[in-house]
Amino acid sequence: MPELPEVETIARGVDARVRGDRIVEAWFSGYREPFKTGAAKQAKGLEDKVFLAVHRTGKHIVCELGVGRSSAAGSGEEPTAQWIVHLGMTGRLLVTRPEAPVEAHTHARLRLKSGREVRFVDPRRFGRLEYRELHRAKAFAGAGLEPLTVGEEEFAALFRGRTLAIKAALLNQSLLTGVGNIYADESLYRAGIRPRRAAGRLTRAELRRLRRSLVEVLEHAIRLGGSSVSDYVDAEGVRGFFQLEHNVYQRAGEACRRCGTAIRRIVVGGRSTHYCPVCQH
DNA sequence: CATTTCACCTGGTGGC
DNA sequence: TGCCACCAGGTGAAAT
Repeated sequence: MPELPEVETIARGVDARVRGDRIVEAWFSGYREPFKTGAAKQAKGLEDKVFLAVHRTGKHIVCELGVGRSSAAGSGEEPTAQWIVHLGMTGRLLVTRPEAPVEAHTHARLRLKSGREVRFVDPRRFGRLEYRELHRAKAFAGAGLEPLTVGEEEFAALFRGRTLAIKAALLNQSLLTGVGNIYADESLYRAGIRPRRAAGRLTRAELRRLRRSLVEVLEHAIRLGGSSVSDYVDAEGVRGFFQLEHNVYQRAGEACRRCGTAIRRIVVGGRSTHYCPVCQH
């Protein structure tokens, strides 16, 4: 489901609701070992930990956990563990009242001292949960570079010599982390670049435009709370509004907002791809 | 190695 | 109403 702006929105929402709160009890469905860390081990590790902070890395939500001994919980305490949540296509991380009805496909429930509950719901089960003890493992870091902070030079270097389509390159999480299908299409439209162009053949000017467009599109989407085409709901249960401003994504056959030409849908790297044949070259 | 394809899942939609 | 094909914001393993 969610790409960088949605994950950022969710992480901020969850952070605001759970920071300083203590996990009293953790429950996991046992549908398989869905998680990078086994359910029993994960539950055991999470219980009695305090949420120090929740933030985003790429498309991952990273919860920093500690023992909570500081007088003011969450103020400067060093995390001893991390709970890492990837939402896959349909995952949601909700903070609810405990009496809220438990939805189908709820795979994790963390009961908090405040009485609230954190729930992970994921019908398609593409999501992943991981628990890390920081004295045993390194802190989580995405494989690729963060699109919001990558420099012009580093950005250009990612694509040098590559023959694959620029759209496929944008989706490769080991190059850039956080870009998914919506924002790849939207940023290529904004930059005026066709999705099938070979990544290594883009000119310096095009690479400059692409990086700038990507940052602008992502930041604008974050301001609007992300996109909700079908089932994205943020931590507060409020839907994002960026989908109202999509220029090409899921607009096949509709008029380009700039030139009026019908938006085309093609498949690139196995993913549905949308572009304007006149505005993009 | 780089690149492409496909399996992993459930649910919604639209055609017949 | 039912059945079926196709689609979906992601990834990682297998094939090429």
